[in-house]
Amino acid sequence: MLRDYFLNKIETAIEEAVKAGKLGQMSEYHRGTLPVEKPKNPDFGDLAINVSSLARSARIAPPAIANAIVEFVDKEDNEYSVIGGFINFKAGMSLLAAVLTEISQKKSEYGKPENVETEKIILEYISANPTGPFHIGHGRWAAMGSSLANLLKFYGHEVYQEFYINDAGSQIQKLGRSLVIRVKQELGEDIDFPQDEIERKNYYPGDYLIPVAKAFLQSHPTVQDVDNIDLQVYCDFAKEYEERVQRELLDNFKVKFDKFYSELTLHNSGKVDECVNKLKASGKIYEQDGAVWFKSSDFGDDQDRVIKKADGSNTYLTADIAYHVDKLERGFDRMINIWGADHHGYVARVKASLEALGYDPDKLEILLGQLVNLVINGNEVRMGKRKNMVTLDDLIEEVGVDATRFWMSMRNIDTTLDFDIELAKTKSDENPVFYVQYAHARACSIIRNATQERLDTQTGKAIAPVMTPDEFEKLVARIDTHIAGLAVTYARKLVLKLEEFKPLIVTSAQNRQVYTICRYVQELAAEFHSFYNSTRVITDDIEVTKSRLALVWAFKTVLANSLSLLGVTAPERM
RNA sequence: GCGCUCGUAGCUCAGUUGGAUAGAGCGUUUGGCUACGAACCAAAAGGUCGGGAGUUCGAAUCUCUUCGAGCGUACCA
Repeated sequence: MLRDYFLNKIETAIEEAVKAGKLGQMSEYHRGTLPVEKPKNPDFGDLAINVSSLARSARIAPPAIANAIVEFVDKEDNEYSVIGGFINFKAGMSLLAAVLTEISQKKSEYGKPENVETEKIILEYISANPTGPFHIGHGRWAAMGSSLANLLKFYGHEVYQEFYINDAGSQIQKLGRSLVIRVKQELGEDIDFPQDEIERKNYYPGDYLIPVAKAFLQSHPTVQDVDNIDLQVYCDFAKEYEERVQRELLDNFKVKFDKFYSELTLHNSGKVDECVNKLKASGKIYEQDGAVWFKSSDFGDDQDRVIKKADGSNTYLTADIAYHVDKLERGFDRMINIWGADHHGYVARVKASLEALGYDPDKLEILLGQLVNLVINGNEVRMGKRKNMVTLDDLIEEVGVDATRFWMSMRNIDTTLDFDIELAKTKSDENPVFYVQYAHARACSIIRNATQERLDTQTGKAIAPVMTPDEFEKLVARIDTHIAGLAVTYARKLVLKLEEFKPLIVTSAQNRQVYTICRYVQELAAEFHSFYNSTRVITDDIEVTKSRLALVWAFKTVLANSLSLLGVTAPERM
C-alpha cells in the first residue's frame, strides 16, 4: 500500500537520523507511532506525516525535525517536501504504475487484504416474524447485512449468513386466527376483524392474507366447515406461505442466506430447556411470583429478566439465549447481529446470559441500526404506523433493486435513514446510484470506441478502431509498460483514488461499515468524470492512448468490484 | 425518571487515534459540448460544529452540564 510504503520510508529515515544523532536528544524511535494522513490541501502532496509529536523527545522544533528526517529518506522518483511539522509526499510514476499493475494482475481480487487475521463469523440479520411481508425497515438490514457479508468475505473472513425465523410463540396463533377470518370471507361469510382496538390487536388485518386465503382454499378444496379444521393447520399454512414470500423477495434483492434457522426447531430439540437447566446450575436463577428469573443484573443488565413464565412457557429471551449458545457450539469465533435500535434493551441481557453460562460475551457483536423514515413528496412517513406501512416489495418495484440497495446502505448505521422515494427514482445527478453507474457505462463506452469500429457523428463515415480487442487484452496484461499519458494531474488523482480502495477495505471491514463503500464509489466516479472532462483518452499519440485506456480499464474494474460488494450492478450501457 | 443512539452549510450527510484553512452531494448563482456518453465538468456563495464550562501546546472529536430529537424501559415476539 502507498501509505505503508511512505510510512516505512519515513520510519527508516528516522531510525537512521537518530543513529546519526541528527534528531536532537532523541535516542530511539518506536515504529507505529506516526499517523499517515491525507493533506488538507492537495497541492501539498498525496500523503503527509506530521512529526510534531517527536518534538517532545527530540527537543527541537518540528520543522527542523522534519527537515532532518527528509535528509535520510531514500527518495527514488518520489517527491518529499516539508511544511511546518509536516512531511508531504508525492508519489512518482513508478509507484503509480505499480498500482495499475496490481489491478491488472489481481482484477476482481484487487484490494483483498493480505496477512490479516481472519475469523469464522456468523452474521445474523433481518430475522423477522413469518407473519407478513417485509417492511422497508427490514430492507435496511437486508441491504446492509448482505453487503457487510460480502465485505467481510472479501476481507478474508469465513462468513455464514443466517436468518432466525421467529416462528414460535403467540404471533403465529394470531396469524392463523387471521387467516381463518380471511378464509371465511372468501367463502362468502359476512365476517370481519374486530373493530375494537384492543381486540383487533389479536389479529393481522392486512390485505396480504387475502391471497393466502385463496391459496388455502385451492389446496383444501373440500372445506365445508372452516372451524372444524384445527387452528394449527391455518397457522402452518400461513406461516409457510409467508416464509416463501419472504424468501422470494430476498432472492430478488440479492440477499443470500446460508441458513434459515427456525426458532421452533430450537424449542422442539430441547435446546431451550437445556439452556434453562444450565442457567439454573449456574446459580443465577431464582423464583418469584411463580416465574423463574435470571439474575442478569449481576452482569450489568438494568434489572433481572424472566426466563420461564408463571404458565410454564419460556420467554422469547430464553430461546434467544439458547440460539446464541447454539451458534457458539457450532464453532463460530464471532457472532455479529444486526438489530433494530428498538431492540437495544436486549443487548445487555443476551450478553449477560452468555457470561453466566461461561461464554465470552465479547464474541457477540451487536450492530444497532436506527430506523428508516420514508420520505414521499418531502413528507416523512413514519414507520411503525401499520396503516401506512409500505412493504419492501413495493419499494423495490418502485425504485429498483440497485437504487434500493444503495440507498439503504449509504448511511452510517447509527443515523436514522431518510429514504426519499422520489430522489431514489430519479435518473439524474440528484441520485448517486445513477451517477456512479453512469461513470461505469461511460468507461465501457470509451473502451468500446477504442476497440470497435464506430461511426463519425458528423460525416457518418466509419472510424477504424485504435486496436483490436485482442490487442486491448495484451495491453491490460502489460499495463506497467504503458505510463506515457499518466503524468497529468487528473490521471494521477484517479490512480491514487484507485489505490485508496485497499485501505478502505481494511478499515470498513474492521469497523463493520458498508456506507464507506457507498461514499468511495461516489468519490471514485467523480474522480473519473473529472479525468474524462480534462483529459482525452483516445488521442493521436498511441502510447498516451494506451496508457489512458489502461487507466480507464483499471477504473472500471475497481468500480465494478466495489459495486458488487454492495450488490449493485455495473452496467456497460444505460 | 432511567438507559441507548444522535444534534456539523438551506437540505441529506462525512469527518480515521485529539492535529494544516471543518469536507462532500443536493439545492442556489455563473461558466463549459463542431472529437472518446452534458445522466458530465469547472467555479462561486453558504458554518458561533445545538448552548455553556473544563482538560490540552491544540477539541467537531475527550470530561461535566444544559437544551432538543428518535428509540427503549413486558411473565409480547
